[in-house]
Amino acid sequence: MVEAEDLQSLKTIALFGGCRGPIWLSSQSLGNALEISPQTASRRLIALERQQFVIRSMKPDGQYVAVTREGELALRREYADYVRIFNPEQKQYTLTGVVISGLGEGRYYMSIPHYKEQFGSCLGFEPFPGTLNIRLDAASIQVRKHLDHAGWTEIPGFTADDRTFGGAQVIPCRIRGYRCAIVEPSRTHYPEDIIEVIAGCELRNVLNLNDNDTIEVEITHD
Amino acid sequence: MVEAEDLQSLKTIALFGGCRGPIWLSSQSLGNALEISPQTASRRLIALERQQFVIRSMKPDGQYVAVTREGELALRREYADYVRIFNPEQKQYTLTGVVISGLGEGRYYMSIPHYKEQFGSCLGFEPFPGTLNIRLDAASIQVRKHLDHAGWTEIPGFTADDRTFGGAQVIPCRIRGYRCAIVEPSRTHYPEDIIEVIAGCELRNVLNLNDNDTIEVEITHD
DNA sequence: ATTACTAAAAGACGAGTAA
DNA sequence: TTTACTCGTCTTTTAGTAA
Repeated sequence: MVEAEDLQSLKTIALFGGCRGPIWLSSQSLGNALEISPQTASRRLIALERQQFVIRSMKPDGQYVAVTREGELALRREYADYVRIFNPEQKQYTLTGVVISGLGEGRYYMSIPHYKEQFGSCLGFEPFPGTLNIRLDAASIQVRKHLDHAGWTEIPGFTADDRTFGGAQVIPCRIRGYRCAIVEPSRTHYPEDIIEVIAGCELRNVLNLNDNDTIEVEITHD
Repeated sequence: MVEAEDLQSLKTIALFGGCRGPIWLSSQSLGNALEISPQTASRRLIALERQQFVIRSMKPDGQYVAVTREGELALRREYADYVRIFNPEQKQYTLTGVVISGLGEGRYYMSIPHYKEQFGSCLGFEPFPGTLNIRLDAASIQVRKHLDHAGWTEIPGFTADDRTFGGAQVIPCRIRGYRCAIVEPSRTHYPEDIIEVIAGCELRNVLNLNDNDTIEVEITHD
């Protein structure tokens, strides 16, 4: 849980454009925006940096501050809450893209028993050992951002055989009526135009899909 | 400015459904959700009530809490901030509705010099003394809620001739390319399916509009 | 102008308690 | 069980200061 004050500060930095790149921000300017003293603003910035929500580069005449990926995630979680408050309507998002070949990574991960169990228990089907990779079109990349992290289930990482396996997040979806789910690693950066879909069967076979076929992925968000 | 903790508490209550009606909420349950002690949760609730963000009715076995209009506005302001962060104004909203006859109130207000000046200075055109009233269709009522209060400009109220004139808020828009603006009173409750549009000319004449004509209002949010 | 420390003042926290 | 008070403790704030 992120502290309320930290979130407030982070949001203000984001409003100043901190998500798009480093911005000049003095303790005083932040203090003015938040109606707090520059001393407190300074401390808030230090706290945010300690939690890795922002990175700072100090200059003699001030500092440049940028919101990190971590910080943006925290803000998106908050945003998702507000979306849930004000848009209780079952919004159905549709992502469109073309089937592409993956690097076989998905197959590897889905063959690990621990992941298989975890995904199975939270999705209600035993995942086929392999993923369908889809390259989203430009509009769908935007839509996907709106998915935020509402409805995503977190699968924690684990250690086995002297190797650490990172966490992942998953959200249920449907392709041509088939129940499946979008999976992505939690921590590492992932290209925003690619999604990986798992299902209880081999979608390529069942739906007769080939590379470059256009398909729609429906997220009912329920 | 709403305190960060108060906003956090208010948001949690809203997530529990507090915007849709009174919900049962003990200090303990709120405390659990916020990871604070029941004592502090109790104090938070008292603070929210004092600021009129919630109303409470005490029962022997707990209390029923509902978010007030005031509280919902505070949350919508916050929501609007997040929208601004993550949807950098590419979004163009379109409201659809039919032209209706107003009660002549708009004409009255737009004839008052003070309003005329205020609107003129923040919109960039001298408003024609009269408003075009539009009844929104069901979908547009929802879209309109999404406008929240981002991009609205506040026109403060004033007193003249022993009469107080309330504040208003205004957001620029376009109808068939013509620059205009949606106006509504700030404080008083206003029907959610009606909007009043002002422009630099008489839209009814210029666009040859009659009652029950369907028109589109575009908000570019810029 | 900055940042960020120290130290005193202010305020928030939660245990205990009464109703 | 509740709510909400008091009270001791601890945290946070801001003024003052140094760099």
